[in-house]
Amino acid sequence: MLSTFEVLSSAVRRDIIAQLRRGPSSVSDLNEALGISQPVVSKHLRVLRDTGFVRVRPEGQRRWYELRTEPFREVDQWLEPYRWMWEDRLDRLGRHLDAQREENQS
Amino acid sequence: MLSTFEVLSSAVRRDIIAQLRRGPSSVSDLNEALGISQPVVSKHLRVLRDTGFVRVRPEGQRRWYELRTEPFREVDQWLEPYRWMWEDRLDRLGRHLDAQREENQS
DNA sequence: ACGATATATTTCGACAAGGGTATATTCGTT
DNA sequence: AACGAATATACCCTTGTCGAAATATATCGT
Repeated sequence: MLSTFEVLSSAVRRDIIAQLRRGPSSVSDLNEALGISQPVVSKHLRVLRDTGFVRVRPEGQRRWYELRTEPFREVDQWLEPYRWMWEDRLDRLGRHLDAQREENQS
Repeated sequence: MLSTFEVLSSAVRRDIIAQLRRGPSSVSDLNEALGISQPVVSKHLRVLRDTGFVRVRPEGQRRWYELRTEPFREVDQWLEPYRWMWEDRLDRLGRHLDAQREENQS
């Protein structure tokens, strides 16, 4: 099972994700919109599904894939302790210093 | 040259980055703090340097590595068009719908 | 200049990811 | 039941990454 960042390390998968931002798509939709062969699309969607990036809703012979939010939240949370470095908000800096203190105590 | 997400896909590199969050470190610092062999540390730092995650400041025989902000901003910007999905702020949703309209026009 | 310490690079082998092609499965239609 | 469309999986091959070990480079102290 790949980690969240491993999933995002593939440009093809990021393209699929970006396309799904426009709304749910079937495999053939993605195949045509992105010019990626059907088996490759299916394989990547399998990875995206296993890692929680998408969920699938079968409707007849079509399978509609749509984005889920958890992995994005995860990236956002990972980013959190680094934000003080470039966001010049005083409260961020303050919270960072507090967190620093906590870490150094343990 | 690896892309930003490819760099972050390595758990070892994320560990190095997290350690550098505490402040600048030398190779041997990272070697001891993380239990990673010296050549491996150097090699990952090379990658992190080539991709803008860190910069190096030589001081005698030591080389101090410290974080740079650009790649983090990049991740933050990549995340931006997905934020409306889980952040329930009305302005985010509004801006998202505006952006949607723009995209569909082109 | 020499030895020691700190860091960088090279080489190698193991391993896994990615895509192409072929094939299997599933479901609707007739 | 048979066929066709949509999707999933299996297999193969190529390629790139990772870490280990060995070696090279740089800088300081003497």
